[in-house]
Amino acid sequence: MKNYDDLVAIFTGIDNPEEMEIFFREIFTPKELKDLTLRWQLLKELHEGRPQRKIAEKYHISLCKITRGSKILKNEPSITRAILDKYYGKKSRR
Amino acid sequence: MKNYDDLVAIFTGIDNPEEMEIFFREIFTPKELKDLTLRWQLLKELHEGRPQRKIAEKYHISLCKITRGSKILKNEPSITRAILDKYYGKKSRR
DNA sequence: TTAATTGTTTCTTTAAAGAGAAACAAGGAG
DNA sequence: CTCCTTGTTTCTCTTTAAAGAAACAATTAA
Repeated sequence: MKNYDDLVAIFTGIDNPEEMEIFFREIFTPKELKDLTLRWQLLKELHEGRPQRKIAEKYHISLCKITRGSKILKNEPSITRAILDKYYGKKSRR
Repeated sequence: MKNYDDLVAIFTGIDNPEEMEIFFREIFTPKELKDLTLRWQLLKELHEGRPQRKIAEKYHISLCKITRGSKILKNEPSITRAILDKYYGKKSRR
């Protein structure tokens, strides 16, 4: 789809963090940004090997939401896992 | 916030469209991707000067959703408007 | 200045997302 | 093997978001 491809290209083309940050606040709703940052936090903790139930009670969210995240990391290949490895250190798979 | 800044940095750091596309599908829900592409379409049409009511009936969405979009383009400075100008041609302001 | 068009905001109703609880599955430790 | 921890899925119920309609404001053209 054209719009989707355009968006991907636009995000790819922005190489300045300040610009990206403004674009984030313009193009995403406050709720989406909140969801997205929480999701990233979950992915980080899953990546570190923390049990899903611990994460669920820590953030008061339901387990089913976390299972979704864990599937991302099990994708083969998972770009997200590669990024987590790169930014926060490689972790052993489980 | 650290997670948010990290995310901005990560999106900024990806310079390959294929990688970005995979990351999109991993990190966003299907609904968010659908919402995002529709939002981009609306912004494009607003940018072209199409009346909000025309857009609303075309996509069967409510006007309040569009007004939000129009505010983005009225921001000063608006990164989104700059991007639309760059990608789809500069339009006169209204 | 008046009428028509367009933009913005608010309200109510409908639809969808998420929490909470619980059941079931899978793996590991004793 | 049995128990315990953890992961996954399903269900119901509550909360939240979006549509639809309508009112009001702003702008433009005659």
